[in-house]
Amino acid sequence: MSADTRRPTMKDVAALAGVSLSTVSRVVNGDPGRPDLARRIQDAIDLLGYERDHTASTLRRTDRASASIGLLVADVGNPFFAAVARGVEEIARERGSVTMVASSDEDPARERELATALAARRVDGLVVVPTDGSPGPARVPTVFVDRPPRYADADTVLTDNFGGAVAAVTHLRAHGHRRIGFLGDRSTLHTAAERLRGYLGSLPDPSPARTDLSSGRLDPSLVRTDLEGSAAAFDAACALLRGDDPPTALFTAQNLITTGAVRALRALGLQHRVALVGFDDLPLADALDPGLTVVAQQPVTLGRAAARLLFSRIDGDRAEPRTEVVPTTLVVRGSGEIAR
Amino acid sequence: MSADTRRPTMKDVAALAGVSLSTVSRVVNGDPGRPDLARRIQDAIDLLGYERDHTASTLRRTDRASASIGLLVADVGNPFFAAVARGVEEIARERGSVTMVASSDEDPARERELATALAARRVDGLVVVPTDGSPGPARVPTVFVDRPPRYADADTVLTDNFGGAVAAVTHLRAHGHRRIGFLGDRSTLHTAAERLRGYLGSLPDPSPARTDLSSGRLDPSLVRTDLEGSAAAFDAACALLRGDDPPTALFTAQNLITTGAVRALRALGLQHRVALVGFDDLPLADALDPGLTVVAQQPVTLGRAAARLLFSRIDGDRAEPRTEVVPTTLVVRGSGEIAR
DNA sequence: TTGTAGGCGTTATCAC
DNA sequence: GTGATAACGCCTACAA
Repeated sequence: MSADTRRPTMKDVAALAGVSLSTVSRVVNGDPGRPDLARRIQDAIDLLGYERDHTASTLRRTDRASASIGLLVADVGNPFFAAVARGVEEIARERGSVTMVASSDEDPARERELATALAARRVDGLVVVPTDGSPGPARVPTVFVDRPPRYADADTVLTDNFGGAVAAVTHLRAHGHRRIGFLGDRSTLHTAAERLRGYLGSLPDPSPARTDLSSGRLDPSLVRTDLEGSAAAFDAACALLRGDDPPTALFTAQNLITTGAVRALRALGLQHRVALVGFDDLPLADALDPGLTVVAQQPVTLGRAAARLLFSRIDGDRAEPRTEVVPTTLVVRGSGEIAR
Repeated sequence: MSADTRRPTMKDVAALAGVSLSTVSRVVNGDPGRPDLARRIQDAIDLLGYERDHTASTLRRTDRASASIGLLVADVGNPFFAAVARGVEEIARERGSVTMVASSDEDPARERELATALAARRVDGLVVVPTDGSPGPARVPTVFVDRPPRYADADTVLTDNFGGAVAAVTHLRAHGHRRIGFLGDRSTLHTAAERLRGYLGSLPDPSPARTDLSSGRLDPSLVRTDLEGSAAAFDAACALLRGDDPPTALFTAQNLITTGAVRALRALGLQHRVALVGFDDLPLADALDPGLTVVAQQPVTLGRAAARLLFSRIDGDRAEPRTEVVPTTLVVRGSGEIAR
């Protein structure tokens, strides 16, 4: 009979307080009960350092709520998704829920596997940044964030990618630019596609970039897509700027691509001659010379909205799936205001 | 008798396969058993879409392992901690564990509360970035990361803050600097204190900043601590650089402080005259003019090491608590190589 | 109001 | 090998 440091259970508390198990359960769950008993029970709890086993409680309880949710992002290490995670966690904590975070690394197989692992832990719901080949939602309430799911009509919270791109290009046009280059990442990504759409939609009808639009082709001297990472963006930007009749302004549609373009402009000594507006904000953007004008997203807001929507579903909201759109903000710092 | 979409249980599988509950359990847990039965059970599982309830399994199993760990950081939204989280999650996933992430916001009360919440979910262990007033470890295996715990001899994984600071100052001294300013954050933070110690230790004995060292006071025209945020750092840097006999170089001991100093140097037009080395790397650091020389940390490595240590404890490692130190790297980009 | 008993979904210990 | 049975820690009718 070892005096092992077993965690105390309700049974231990009941024994010490000289009451029955169910009385302890009720008191622990907020039922006042007889004051003297409640007091004895509380004393026993303090003495033993008892803490309720939340998992066992979930198993038996009628609502079966685990007070935990899952968050599936491409990569928590990415500052953008980290900010989304922060927003989700904030709302979850308000609700007394904890958040299990997992990174899919944009791999659909891993995404499915992780969703299953989270479901097996009986999370009450899931917030998901879907990968390209995302499967349908699991058997648990799911809200998609940052990108819409591919094959399902489901709750979704998105950034206004189209509107942000329009704002960026309109801003550049207002400063006299007519030849505006576009650099974007994987065009299969919803975000990238929307930003390109916004760019194209903001150009005047007889624009070179739009010439072949009806034929599905884009002017490669102005538009470059499917750039993966900042090195690729650097090369593409250099090529664009060194070409014949180069653009007088650039719209870079993603984080790392903006970084690559900034480096390219500096490498060519053009940072004060060619205008630049990037999508998504960066630390130090204001310390550059010139300061970097960006269309800022609100990732924390994105996460909060997704979590709120999820909890409303968990609470039983049975309305039609809905999509919320979070606006962007144009942050003017210099690079976007270079006139033609 | 509603045909509700209840989750199928082992009982359902057993009934459909025409075997007993225990046989299903054994097969699900990898016992081969009789091939024909195993096959029938697998078919039933597929047909019903059965998935084992991991929480119930944990409750009953002898080792009581939940295959989940908790991660308690100051703020997941902070890119540094996000990278730590990524490292932790990576190792956890290798082990089939999920990671519950929570942000303490540097509040000891919240830290305690969250640790309790995670323990109540029966995590197998905890990785913690302790706040100032961190309590002792909970009743679950705990590894501290980034900062040591205050009142306990426990497993810890730290960045080589002292060594990194020494490297930074030595680098500046090698470029001829003798009056090197120090800007740091909350001195109650272990990281900040260590970096200051490294700075002071790298100065020659009769250095102005060390003059009053024995008396515990530091030359305020060279050393500024307890700066919270980049705005405060901006002000402090301006004050230092505008003073009599200003420093010819700066060592900024933290992320946001570096940002503030970069802005200050630019505001004063001194970015090409005063050298600067920052602690911790920043995106776009290479796109600045001059490029920003930094002592880079390895947050992902930090997280991985902490998680590995934790799992070795979970696996029963009973050796003395140990401390691991992760080295830094000096990344040379220009700002630190400005000669006096 | 309190105690008793049954069960949530699973695993472990037995007989068989 | 398989199957009945008793737990794991807790909640919740129901009876007292």
